[in-house]
Amino acid sequence: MRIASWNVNSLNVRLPHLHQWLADATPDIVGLQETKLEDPRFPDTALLERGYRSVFSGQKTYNGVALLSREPALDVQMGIPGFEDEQKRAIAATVGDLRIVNLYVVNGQDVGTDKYAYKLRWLAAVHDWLAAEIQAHPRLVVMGDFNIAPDARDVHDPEVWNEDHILTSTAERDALRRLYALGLHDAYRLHHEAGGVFSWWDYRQAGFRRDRGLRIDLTLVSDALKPKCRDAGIDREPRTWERPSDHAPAWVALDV
DNA sequence: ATGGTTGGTGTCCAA
Repeated sequence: MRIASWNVNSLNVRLPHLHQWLADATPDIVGLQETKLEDPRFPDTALLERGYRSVFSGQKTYNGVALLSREPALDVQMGIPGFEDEQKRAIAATVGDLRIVNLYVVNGQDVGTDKYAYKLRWLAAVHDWLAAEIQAHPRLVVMGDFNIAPDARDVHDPEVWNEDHILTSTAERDALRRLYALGLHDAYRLHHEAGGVFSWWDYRQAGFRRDRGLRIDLTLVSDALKPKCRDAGIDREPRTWERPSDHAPAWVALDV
């Protein structure tokens, strides 16, 4: 079973990329972020023709998340239960005997801004949700664009991306560690120790060509799934294609 | 640090 997370930065623009990548990588479950599509415009028919069912929660212009799966997605949850949020950033479903949560974590703009405060509130709500979710569903996968680089190995320049910088600040990394404390593990780090492997590169300043990136697209697996996690990685190839998303797909392989 | 690039049904905002 292969599960992947990809921030497509407009599914309208990136649908050909998604089709190509599904054909190349043949994942079983995919979480998408930044679809930027209202639900009536979601390309569920085209995806079904390629063997993927979809559930989605979108809006115009910003945000939007979806789950694609070969098997049916059941008990679908849109948004964080009990957390009022106009922004469509979370969707969860049960596929087979796995509970899958797909998140588009708030970017936060800059440390100290209103958006940063919203990011920390949002992450606190996610924590409480996942605490309940892992009790109800011990076989839990939490994937998404976390907009947090876990540690210094996950940034191209730790002097710039430091404890006071957005995406790497102490409060953001503490929020991620609180998720780990629920019994969730960064699947990539179960298999790879080295730094310098990234999932996002800024469009500006030739960020990808210079490999000036961050690893902010993560998949967390629960204690129960940890022994079944075989490998994880990031597929850089779609980032080399014409008119790419600024993110690459991050995948995990599970022996389930 | 700053500026720079991309997407959106836009002409500034978000990333």
